[in-house]
Amino acid sequence: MQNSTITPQSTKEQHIDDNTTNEDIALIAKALSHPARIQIIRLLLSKKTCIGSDIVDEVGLAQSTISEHLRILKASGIIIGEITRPRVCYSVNPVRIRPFMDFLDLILNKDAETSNTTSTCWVSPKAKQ
Amino acid sequence: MQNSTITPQSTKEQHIDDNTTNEDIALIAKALSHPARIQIIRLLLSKKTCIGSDIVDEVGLAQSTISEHLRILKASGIIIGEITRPRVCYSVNPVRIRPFMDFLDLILNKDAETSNTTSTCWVSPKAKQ
DNA sequence: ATAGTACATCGACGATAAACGATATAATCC
DNA sequence: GGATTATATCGTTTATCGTCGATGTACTAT
Repeated sequence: MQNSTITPQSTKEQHIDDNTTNEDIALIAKALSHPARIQIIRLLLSKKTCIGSDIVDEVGLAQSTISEHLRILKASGIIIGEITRPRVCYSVNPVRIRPFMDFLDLILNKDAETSNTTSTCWVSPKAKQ
Repeated sequence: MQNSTITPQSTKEQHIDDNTTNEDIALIAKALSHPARIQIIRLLLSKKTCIGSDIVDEVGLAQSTISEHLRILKASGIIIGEITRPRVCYSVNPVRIRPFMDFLDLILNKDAETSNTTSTCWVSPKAKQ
């Protein structure tokens, strides 16, 4: 079932679709918040796909620890594990990154938008008095 | 004050340099890994800048908790706090987001690159035998 | 000088995360 | 069947995170 873009602010193509919740963004960020997991992603990108035991050798942590990192990445949807017993071939799934990228784009675009306005500090009426 | 910021577009086919460490990426991600902090960033983006007490009212957590979240965001460089005693005006600093974006771009670009190749699973010579 | 405002810091606590070794599962090879 | 390989899960320990109330600091206004 597709929603049909009847959002109140209808056509404003600069405004990136902003319906991703704070929790969704934070969950993706949390999956990316460990150096070993970044290393794993970079490894997968460099080889396109890779089995777990090679990741263990490359990263140098215990097999159970790597398995846990892979589980976290898999749970977030950032990577996919294709089972070909007894191996699992992992690869990066860029789809889940998109909404996160869109959020970061908001930050960078806001920068350009702000550069020609005086950036005065907004203060609520309540706090001003 | 026309600052010469690089326009966010047109970074499609240029080769992104990859010298950011896994730790750097993970630290930025960690700063973004909590819903309250995403909410704070969105709030700052919507108002361009904002004082802390208004953030407390908006988010609905204790003042000390918000202060801690602001400290984490400030420590990561994602936001800047301009002190005008007794207030602090917070605003988003997009500069620190850039290397993080570049990393995510690697993921998305790799996707396009992979789409016309057979994504076979890479297996180390050692594991193959 | 006193009171009020805005923010930071401290200490405590429960919850979650990270790491490991040991063990379990499931397929393959001999 | 028994050994090997690849991965997942369990249990435990240690570290970090998130939250709060209480308190401290620094400026402003009366």
